[in-house]
Amino acid sequence: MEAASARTVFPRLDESLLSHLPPFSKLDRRQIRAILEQATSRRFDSGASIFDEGAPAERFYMLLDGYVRVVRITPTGEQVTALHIPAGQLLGIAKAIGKTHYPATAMCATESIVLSWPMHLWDRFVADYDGFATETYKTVGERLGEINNRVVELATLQVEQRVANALLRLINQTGRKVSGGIEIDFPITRQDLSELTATTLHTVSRLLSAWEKQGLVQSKRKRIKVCDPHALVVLSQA
Amino acid sequence: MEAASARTVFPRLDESLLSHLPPFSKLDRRQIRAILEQATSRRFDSGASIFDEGAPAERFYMLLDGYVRVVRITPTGEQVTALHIPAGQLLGIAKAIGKTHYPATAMCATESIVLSWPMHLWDRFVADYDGFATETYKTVGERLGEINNRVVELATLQVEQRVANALLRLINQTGRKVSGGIEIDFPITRQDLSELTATTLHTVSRLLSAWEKQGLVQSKRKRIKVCDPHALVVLSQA
DNA sequence: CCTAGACTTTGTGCTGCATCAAAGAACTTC
DNA sequence: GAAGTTCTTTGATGCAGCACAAAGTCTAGG
Repeated sequence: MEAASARTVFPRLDESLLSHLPPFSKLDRRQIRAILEQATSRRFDSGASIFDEGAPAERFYMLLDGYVRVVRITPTGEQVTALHIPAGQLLGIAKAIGKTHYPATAMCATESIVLSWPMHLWDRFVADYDGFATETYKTVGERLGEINNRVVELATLQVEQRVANALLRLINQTGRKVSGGIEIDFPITRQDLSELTATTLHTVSRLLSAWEKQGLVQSKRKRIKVCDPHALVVLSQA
Repeated sequence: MEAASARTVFPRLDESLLSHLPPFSKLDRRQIRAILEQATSRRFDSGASIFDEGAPAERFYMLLDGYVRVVRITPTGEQVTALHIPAGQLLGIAKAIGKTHYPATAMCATESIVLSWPMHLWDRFVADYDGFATETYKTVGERLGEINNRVVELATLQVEQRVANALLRLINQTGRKVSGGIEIDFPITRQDLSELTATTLHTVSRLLSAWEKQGLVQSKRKRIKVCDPHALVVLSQA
């Protein structure tokens, strides 16, 4: 399957890669230089997993480019998407929540570029780098909040509203303005959407077809463009 | 409503209250003494809220005795139970996840006793007390895992299985051995169970009635006793 | 002891969504 | 450009679980 290219340490990673990202934004060039020198850079193909649920958490990662889905697999083999991680965030930070093993699988939704560091550097990062701990805990808090919202959503909303919500969240996180609407900036199938909303791909397909007829969305294979976000908001709340 | 008795600082809180609890277990008597001297002790009636979703997070709490439900309220007024917190755990630790406001409401499922500290002491606790940070982050991790499991459960299991699972989790966390089974050690209504499993109280009532006929459980008003946990495990997986 | 309020049970119909099934469309590979 | 794979659409069917309704039962408080 050749999921990922070989690990390479680029001759010179530019400091600007990290300097504007929250966990590192308070650091000076020298510190960022030191962090980059300890990092390993790696590319993953779309569909490849960066780490797997249950595996020992040996490294932590920064997603430089791409888009990652955090999924859990049930005993019966179904996948449930817990979270989406956009570029610029840390992932695989098991250590931050007192875990020695990854609690879920990180799958690339697109081709992705990550930096990574061995987990034993975690404590040093926390101790040495101002703002690193604070910002990562903020990230943990946001993810907790997001998952929490998903529980509330699953518990109280109908399928149609959940799918509408999911689309809205996706265009907020990764929407790209294009002519006639906002497009989700990575390939996403009906199957993916159904795993995100706890329904079947059939139902998602029906909903999207109906919305397309009404002019709310447009979609080709793996591509969805939202033309009328406001109408979706209305749907998501009715 | 007179939700809670007046705040009181007990003349002498015993060190043994805290010394065996994970966040404090590495500390010596002198340190625990100092912590206790800064604490406020307070009793809450069953049904009272310790803090409310959206309120500024001014204090953090340790649940000494009782049982707390963490709930979120939807725009339409429904309640969804996100988490159950047993005695011996911290709660309201918004600061640990970079929040300035409580992300949910903490309701007492029974009469409860808590200690609390002003949030500005949080950073001092983290800095001064060995193991405090590590243990609280472990708690955060466990809660994240628990909520995550709820997402997976809601997404993949049928109502019957979810209710069976919820009962099993409850007797694991707070079961009390009684003659002929294990009883849930606090008053819980069908409504509560339905909020925990994202269904209606009617459905829960029917399920419990059916299970009672088969001898799996016994229940009176607000009391549920599980007689045959193994049968529930089977149900929860089928 | 009586009353009011909170909790629980049970019945009946209905509907939202899953499931089963099958074919069509788009992209990939050789 | 032919064959294979992956993704999408659409129809038909059935049932789990919700909504609505009404009555029964327990508890606390006067």
